[in-house]
Amino acid sequence: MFTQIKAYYKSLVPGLQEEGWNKLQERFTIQQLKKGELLVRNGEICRQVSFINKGLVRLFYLVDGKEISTGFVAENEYVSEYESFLTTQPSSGNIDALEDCELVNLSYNDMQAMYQLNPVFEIFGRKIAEILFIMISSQTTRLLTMTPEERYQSVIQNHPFIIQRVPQYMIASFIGITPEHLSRLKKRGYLRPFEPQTYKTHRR
Amino acid sequence: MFTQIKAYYKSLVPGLQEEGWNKLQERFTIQQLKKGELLVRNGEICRQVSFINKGLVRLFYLVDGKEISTGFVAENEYVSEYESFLTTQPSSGNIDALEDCELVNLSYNDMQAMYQLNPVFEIFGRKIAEILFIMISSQTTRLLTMTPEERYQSVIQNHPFIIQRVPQYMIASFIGITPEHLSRLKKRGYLRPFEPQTYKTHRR
DNA sequence: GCCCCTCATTGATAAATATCAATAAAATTT
DNA sequence: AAATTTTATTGATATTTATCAATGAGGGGC
Repeated sequence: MFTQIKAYYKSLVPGLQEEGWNKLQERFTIQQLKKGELLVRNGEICRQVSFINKGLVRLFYLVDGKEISTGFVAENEYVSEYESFLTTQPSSGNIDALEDCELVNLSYNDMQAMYQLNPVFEIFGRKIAEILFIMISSQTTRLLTMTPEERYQSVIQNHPFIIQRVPQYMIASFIGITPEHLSRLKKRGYLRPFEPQTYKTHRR
Repeated sequence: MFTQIKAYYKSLVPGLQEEGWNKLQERFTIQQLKKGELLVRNGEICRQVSFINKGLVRLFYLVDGKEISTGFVAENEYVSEYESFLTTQPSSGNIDALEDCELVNLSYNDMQAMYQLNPVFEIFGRKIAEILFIMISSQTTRLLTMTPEERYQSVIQNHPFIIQRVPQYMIASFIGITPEHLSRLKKRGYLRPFEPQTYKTHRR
């Protein structure tokens, strides 16, 4: 149940001791989220970070009644409406499940308690913030420095799982264009279509 | 010389002890940066974070020979090509000085050493990463959910110093449009021009 | 004062992108 | 398999934004 998240923590801090891990583990709670359900609703404070054991979620905003997707997170990553979580202010965005999910939640209060208990957990908080920073920062850079075509290519190269598992109209808003326009860009042929990798068994 | 940065650290971690502060302070180095000079050059690894005592810097990318500004940082904030700093990989962006600057630098190695010395410094690393995350994250949200007009208004409201101290053509690329277009948007009048605040002396 | 130099504006035009409406295709449910 | 829902494509058109070229305005140094 916690094997994936344990591996994740160990990869962040190889020196994590069993005792510390056990203390942490006690505070985890498992949450099942059905496809279509909301994990975070705009206006509410996001009070946990969620490690995704299984499934796929989406971060999005509601603007003029339209959904604008700003991120996708799948297995073995942390997701949160992190700004709301950090500031304990109401979230302006939403998170919903694009697939049935199993989440390992850690609440804000428990996280603070862990910081108090042992400063080694500060390392996790720092590393998670750093990882999230790098992700979001490259997203901003893409939006400012690339054309929509290039941004789509970049999604194909850097996050192929998105192409495979997320509807195209959500990807369109993620790269900052309309679904119709993305459809036409693909048709133009400047964008080679995504080809699922076929791995041949390696024999000798 | 370190009064501003000390206040900054204290605001992040009120419980910082004098002894810890002194250890940290020993590792700071002061750097003067003249207007126009580069703090970080694309292709080089960014090896420090810089607290700005005085002045104003800009983060930007070179794309097709054109500069695209992605951020502006002024006094009493930290600046770094943070992705490069964290990953010790060559930076794809640049940082230059828009005004003469005085910086308080802390190198990557010294920062790691401080983490080792006392885990309390992990808190700074975490908080700085969190602050940077919130900044960049709201920038991404703006780019995806707002029109250029709204983004400009948002800059006026949230970062008025940018309007006052940064050339308009740099702001244009920051909000994702051309200088000509920004000029026209302002002319259209949908955007009230920025009015510097006039504070009347308060008498009784 | 005048001269640079940088920056901002304006005009004409082209290109990119959005919108709206319809249809087609794909996936899911019954 | 049929029906229903969701998602993707296509066409016609409008809007937004970029590009290129020229002009204008302002500030700092001499």
